[in-house]
Order: sequence, then structure tokens, then C-alpha cells
Amino acid sequence: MAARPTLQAMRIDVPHAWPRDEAEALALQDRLRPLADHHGPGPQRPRYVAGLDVAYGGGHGAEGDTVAAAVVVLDTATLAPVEQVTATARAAFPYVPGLFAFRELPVLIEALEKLSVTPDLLLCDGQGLAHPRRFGLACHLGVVTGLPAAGVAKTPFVGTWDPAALGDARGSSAPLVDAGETVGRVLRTQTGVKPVYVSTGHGVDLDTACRHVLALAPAYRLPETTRLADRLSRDRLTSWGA
DNA sequence: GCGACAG
DNA sequence: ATCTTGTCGC
Repeated sequence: MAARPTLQAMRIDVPHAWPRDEAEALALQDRLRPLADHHGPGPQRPRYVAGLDVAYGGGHGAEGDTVAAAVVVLDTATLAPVEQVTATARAAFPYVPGLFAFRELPVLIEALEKLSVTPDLLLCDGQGLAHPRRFGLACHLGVVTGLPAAGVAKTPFVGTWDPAALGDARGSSAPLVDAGETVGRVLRTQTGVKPVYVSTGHGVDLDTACRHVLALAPAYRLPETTRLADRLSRDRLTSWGA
């Protein structure tokens, strides 16, 4: 009964069944989209921030590609990891731009359920609001867990910005606009380095999300959360049979 | 119709 | 995402 304490702590609404095809996936996004809160304000002084990432293995199979998810929780005071968990599985959904969450969410949730610490904020690889239907991975993850979540993507998906408005210094940013709507922010985390694309997922506003992303990226382009999660997910994949 | 397309 | 050598630079 008490085998999943974290599950209750995070109020994860584990899907009884994941979509099996694109039509079902699109319908689910439309149904969940209204549940995402993009106003926050969200945690102003979070103690624990979790970074999530998924690595892919070559081995195919009738059940799908091998995937390894990793969640690394950092203490914002020291930027040192306080807990890290992993989970491996077979991706049951193919990679379809716009339906990316259905490929990574199952295994990410499996990993999150192993966490004993409840993160104050979730930072994932990919988009949140900056999505064609305004419901990227970060939104889905936030709604499902009930935790504040934001997306930090390495490349843009939807939206454009004014290059002239984006400074070259660390901390500079420009609004990411799509169809006349601000869906995120192009943020320079390191002077003279390519920017990252931040968008809200759930329970946190854009300003707050960007503030935390910048604080978590003191030395490299990507925040420490995603850097550590990326490394851990790859290690897990290797030690599992790639 | 054509190309582009988070990871 | 992943497949992959060397190379330029701090």
C-alpha cells in the first residue's frame, strides 16, 4: 500500500493507458491543455530543482527503442545533487514532432516515482508552451505531476524572435513569439554562447522560470540540472546493454 | 503542394 | 536522439 510514497506526495496522475496512436495522443493533449497554469508565480526560492532527460539506445525491438530516463535533484544552495534516480524501458511511441511527450513521459514518470524527495521545480529537456498546440513535454509533465515545471530546449521548435533584441551577454533575452503570442523566451545563459529556449510548463511564470534557469547555469550553456541528468541517463543506458 | 520539425 | 575524427582555442 505504501510502496509508492512519492507517487502520492507528487500526486502523479498515472495514466491507465497511454495513447496508442497519433489521434489519441492529439486528443489527450487537447484535453489536458486547459489544466496547465502558465501564470504561476511558482517557487521563488526553490530548495530542490530536478533535471530530467532521456537517452536512447540503438537496439530496436518489436516493443520499441531502448530508453533510459534520469532525474537528478539539485540543492539550489550548493548546486550539488541530493538524489538521482533512473528507469529504463522501451519507447512505445515513435518520435513525432509535437507528440514528443508520449515518447519520453512514460519512462520519466517511472523514474520520478522512485524519488524520495519532492522537487520544488521540474526542468526538462524540450519545450513547454512553445509548442504548436501549446502543450509541450514540460506542460504535460507539470500537469501529470502537479509540480511546477518548465522546459529548457537546445533548439527552437515554434516561434521567432528579434535577433537585434537579444544581447550577447549572459542574462540577455528576447521574447519567443509564435502566431502573435509570446510562448517563451530566448535566453543567453553564457556570454557569446548560443542561447537556450525557455518556456513555461505548469505552475510557474516565464520570468521565474528564466531566473532559475540562469541561476542553475553558472558556467555552461545548459543548466546543471539537465547536464547531470543527461550524463546519468547515458550512463544508465550503457550499463544496461546498448 | 513543399519543406520543416523539441529529443 | 544517435552515428563519429580531428581540430581550433582557452
